[in-house]
Amino acid sequence: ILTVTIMRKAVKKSTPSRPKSPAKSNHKYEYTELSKTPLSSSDQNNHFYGVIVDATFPYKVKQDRYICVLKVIDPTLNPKVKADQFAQVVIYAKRFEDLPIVHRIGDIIRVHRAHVRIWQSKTQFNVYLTYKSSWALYSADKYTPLGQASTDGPYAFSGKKATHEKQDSAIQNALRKWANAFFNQNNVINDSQYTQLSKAAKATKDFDVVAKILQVFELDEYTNELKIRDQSGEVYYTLALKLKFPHLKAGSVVKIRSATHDETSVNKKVLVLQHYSNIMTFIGSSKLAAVVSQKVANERNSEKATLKNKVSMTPVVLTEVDKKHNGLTNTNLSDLFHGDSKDSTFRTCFYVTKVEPANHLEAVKVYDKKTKKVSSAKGSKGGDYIYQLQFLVKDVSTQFNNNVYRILLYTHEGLGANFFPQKATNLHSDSKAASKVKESVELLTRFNSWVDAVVERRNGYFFIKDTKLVF
DNA sequence: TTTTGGGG
Repeated sequence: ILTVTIMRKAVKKSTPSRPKSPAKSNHKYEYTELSKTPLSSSDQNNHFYGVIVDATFPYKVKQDRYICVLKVIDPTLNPKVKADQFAQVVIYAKRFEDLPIVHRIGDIIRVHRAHVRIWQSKTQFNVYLTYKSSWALYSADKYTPLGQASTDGPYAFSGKKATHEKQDSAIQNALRKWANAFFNQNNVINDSQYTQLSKAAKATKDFDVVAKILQVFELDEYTNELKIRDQSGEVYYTLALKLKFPHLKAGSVVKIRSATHDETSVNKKVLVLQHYSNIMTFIGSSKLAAVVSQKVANERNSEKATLKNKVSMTPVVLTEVDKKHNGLTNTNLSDLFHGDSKDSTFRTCFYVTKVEPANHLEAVKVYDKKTKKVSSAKGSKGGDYIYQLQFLVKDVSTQFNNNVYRILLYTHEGLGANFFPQKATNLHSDSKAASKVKESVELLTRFNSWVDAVVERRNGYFFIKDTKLVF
């Protein structure tokens, strides 16, 4: 490592003193448009900017060799100029962490000192990070894929630092503008480039998918299970490691690069991903993402089928949170109860081990707004009916400790008033309503039943809000 | 003064 650092320093130090030709521009880097890259094999010093339309996850090909393969376009080389046009970028590195992780389609990559050639009748850039090449990723959106406000600089880059000349700002602004207009006016990813989920089971090799994430379920400490659906209407599930794909949220539209149908899964349809598979969101201006997002609604047939069985063999999320909380990431119970966050609103997912009070007829109480007193509805003659229940809950972050965690459904101030399908009423006198509440409580405490909820912290307690049961 | 993979 020390040797590499010294060598890098030596290279950088020598650069400014290199004599410049007065005939050339005073930029250090001359960026070439993708369609104008000189293709003489001797040209091994190409600098370019491109808008990313596809990327593998960085992956290992052999001992000491990792690669990442991208497809890029620009105003001179794109599917609108000519069908199926892009340049391929193959980046080679000795270490996984030297390669770019592309979470989003539409973002911008800058590459210095790439080798270029034609491969399968397309321009191919070879980027050797072990030699002199470098890359930098720039956001084409207001926020980076991980939700931070975008700045002038790159949000990721190879090496110790990324250069920034005056011209970089101008090039990036122009390309950002072009990318947003292009994604807004074109699908960019054509129908022929991905497979409808309804045809996934019949595919003979790996395929790509464009779909909406309906649900992100935390399977364990490391793994999320995504529930996805596309315009064909088919629902699939797939495992996505949290560490690889920290940017995924319910409601997002994604492109999955390289998936296969799982022949071994019988309870539900599952996609299998490989180490090189990637799950990418789209920049906000994307027309394709907007259309898919709007056209694909939630669907719960597989959950309904699971709940009809005596025992749920797979986890079923029983609830839906208001879509205004789509951007709210999950906080596990351990962080919720033991963490030091100063926030007041959280999203959390848990299973219910017990509901208190145990007598479901006492789930609804009478609330006196003036005195703020709560009393049993038994024998009462009207008044304000409210739910007042405590859920004893657990999740994967807390299942091995002995603590009991309580999440409250107290609707006296309106929070959680729509949680149960049954409106709060006197359960002692309304047997129909009582049996509906009993049914809901049984569903909540059933094995493999989960609650995805938004909770608000008040005086150290967590109250459910903006969440409703959908079964 | 580097690479041999790329839909893996």
